[in-house]
Formats: sequence, structure tokens, C-alpha cells
Amino acid sequence: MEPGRAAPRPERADAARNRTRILAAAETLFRERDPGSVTMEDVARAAGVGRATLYRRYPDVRSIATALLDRHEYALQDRLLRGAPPLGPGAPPVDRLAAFYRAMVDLLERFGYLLRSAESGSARFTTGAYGFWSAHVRALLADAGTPHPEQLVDTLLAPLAPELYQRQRHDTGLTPEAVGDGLAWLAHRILAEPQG
Amino acid sequence: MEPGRAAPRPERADAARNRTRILAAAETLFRERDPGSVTMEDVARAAGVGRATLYRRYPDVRSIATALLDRHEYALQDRLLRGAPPLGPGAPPVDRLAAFYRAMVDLLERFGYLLRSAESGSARFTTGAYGFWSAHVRALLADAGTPHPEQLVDTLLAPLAPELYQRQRHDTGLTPEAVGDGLAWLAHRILAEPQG
DNA sequence: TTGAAACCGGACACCTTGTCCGGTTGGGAA
DNA sequence: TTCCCAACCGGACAAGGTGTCCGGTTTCAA
Repeated sequence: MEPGRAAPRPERADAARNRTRILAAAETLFRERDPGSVTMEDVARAAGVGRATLYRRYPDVRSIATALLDRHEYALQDRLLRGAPPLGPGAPPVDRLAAFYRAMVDLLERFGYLLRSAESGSARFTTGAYGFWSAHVRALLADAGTPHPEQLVDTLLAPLAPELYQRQRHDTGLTPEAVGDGLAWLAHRILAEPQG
Repeated sequence: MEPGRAAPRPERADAARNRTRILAAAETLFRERDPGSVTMEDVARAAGVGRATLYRRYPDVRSIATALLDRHEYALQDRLLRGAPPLGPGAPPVDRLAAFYRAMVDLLERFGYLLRSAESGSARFTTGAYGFWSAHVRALLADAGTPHPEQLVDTLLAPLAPELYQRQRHDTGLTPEAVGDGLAWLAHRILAEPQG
């Protein structure tokens, strides 16, 4: 027994049922509408629960989208840490960076409607996921011997902003493959020998 | 005389006075507070005018910040078109891109509080200024013989997002010079020979 | 079966937005 | 200089979202 820490009581059945309802309703709303226009009241009404019930669990709309997004981001993080090369360890930094870019494009393509709600604007930097991506890219830069990695990390992650991807896909008319090709080309220009 | 087009009547004195008051009050508010938290009501109260008077001229807070920003952006655009190299025409694309990056960092440093209000999130892409910057970079890429310039334009402008610069300066702790150095290094890696 | 803790949701007060309308002011025409 | 209409001004209004409070209800373990 640990005296100082009480064992967390399992979630009550009604609470679990409401959590499921809320997440399912929110997922639908994010997918079918402009993610930025979804309000807490919308989610509560669609889920069939009161506003206070919603606020009990999630302080704002962003946190709901983050909850829906978490497992997808964790899956990619696991592949970066323990997966097969070139995404995982073992390949040259330049190839790992290109693979990372393509994997992020895939994430943006599949879950853009969640990312645009969870990580738009400055909020993007405050999520745990951003910290992971930046640590990963920083390690690749350092591994390749790039001077001043910390000057470049945020710059290299900037093109993965959800709003930007949305623009490239819809306004500029690029395909996911074209966006990935552009980023992979960038990775090669930056990390391929000779370094300067 | 042009029959079809009436001469625009000069602005009335009271309207001009209110316009000046509004812009001055808004400038102060943007500078001293979080630019994202400034509301139309705040500006109206600070300027000493009614809300409807404010809405008559500016449909939202963004447009006020844009009005305050315009002449600064025009000045830089003029230097890009007609100024001395390497910012203006005449220098190799790689040097022009590096100079453009440093000039934008200077703009972000001096008027970040306006840019964060006028061009945050997806709104950034809808301004006329973004169209100018992207046309400029696209021309530099094409001039340097880079393959598929349209795949790279938005990517290369992404690091100039106001939110990102704010993060680099305050969270990461970089100096304006360090940010500019990073971007200039990037420009050289991308446009310096040999192209691939 | 029972009781307390956890949960639920309607209601409330506050804030912001965007528009409407009657009163006021400015400046050219007579 | 006086007149008069157009342009301008700003208080008021309705709608909608946010975050919180509190009394009633449900769950689950003893």
C-alpha cells in the first residue's frame, strides 16, 4: 500500500457512457463542419448532455479534439522511436527527416479536421505532440552535424501547420503526394552532404 | 468630365477626426495587450466613439490592424521591386531570398503586435500581402531553376508566420539575428548550386 | 437495503457581436 | 450668410456563446 496516494476509483458507468457519447458526437461535428466553428454548446446538444457535464471533463473545444487525436499521434511517435527505418532508427538523418515529413503529411491528410481544431494558431506549440516532433527533428539535425539546430527546428516544423496544409490542398490544389515530394526535396537539400 | 463616375467627395471633418482617434487607440491597444484579446468594443471605448461608428469603417478587428500595417508592408514591397540589391533586383536568387528573409524578420520584430492581429492563423493567407510575398518567392525559385516552385512556395513562407516568430523569440529565446541567420542558412541550402 | 460520493443538467450572469434608427453635424448651394 | 440634405454618430437591441452554480438523481460499495 502507498499511504500518500489513494487508488483512483474506476469511472462510473454513467460517466463512461457520457464520455463515449461526447467523443462520438464531437468527431462527427469536426468532420462535417468547419472545425473552427464547433462550439461547446454544439457538442453538448449533439451528444445529448448538459453544458456543465461537458465542461466537467473538457475545458474547451480544443481539448476534445486533442482527446480524439491522441492515439493517432502516439502511434506515429511509437513508429519514430521503435519502428522500421527509414522512419525509425537506423537510417541516415536525411532519409529519416524525409520519411518523417511524409508520415506527417499522411497524418494531416487523414486527421486534418481534428488537427485544425486541436492545433491551430499558437495553440499548436502548447501541445505535447509539438514537443515530441521538435525533439525528434532536433536530434536528426544534431546527428547530421547541422550547425545551430535550435535555430532551425521550429522553421522546419512550420510547413506542417494544419492551416498551411489545408491551404496547399484546397487553394493551391496540390495533392498529398506533391506536398510530400516538396518536403522530401527540402529535407534532402538541408541535410544532404556537404553541410555548410 | 467622366460621366459614369462621380468624383469621390472628400471625407468630412468629423469622420476624419474619428478615423484618427480609432487608429491611434487601436495601435495602443495592440501594442500593450495580447493582440488576440482586443475586441471591437475595446477599441470603440478607447477611441471614445460608438460601436456602430467603428463598424461603419472596419468590419472586424483584423481590418483595423491591417490598416495600421499597410504602409509598412507597401514600403517593403517597393524595396523588393525597385530597391537596391540584394533585396531588390540584380542579385542572384539565393542572395535575394536570404535578404527577403532578413527583411521579413525585421518587419516581424518591429510590427509583430500588428501582424499577430492581422495575419494570425488561416487569415494570413487571405491578405493581399501574402499574395505578394508568395509571388516574389515563386519568381526567385523559378529564376534559380528550382523544380516545381509551386510545391515549395507556401513551405518557404511558413516560417514567417507571426505566431511562429513569437514562439522563437519568447519561448525558444532566439534573438532576431539568430532567427535571420537560420533562415539565411536555409535559403543558401535551398538555392545554392548544385540544384537537384 | 442504504447512504454518501459522484454525476447530471437546467438556469444564470456576463461578454461580444453586428445591426437598426432617431438625432446631430458638416459643408456646398443659393 | 443662410439653408438644407446627405453623411455621420452613437445608444439601444437581439442573438449567441462562455463558464459556473446548485439542487436533484444515479451509481456502487458496504
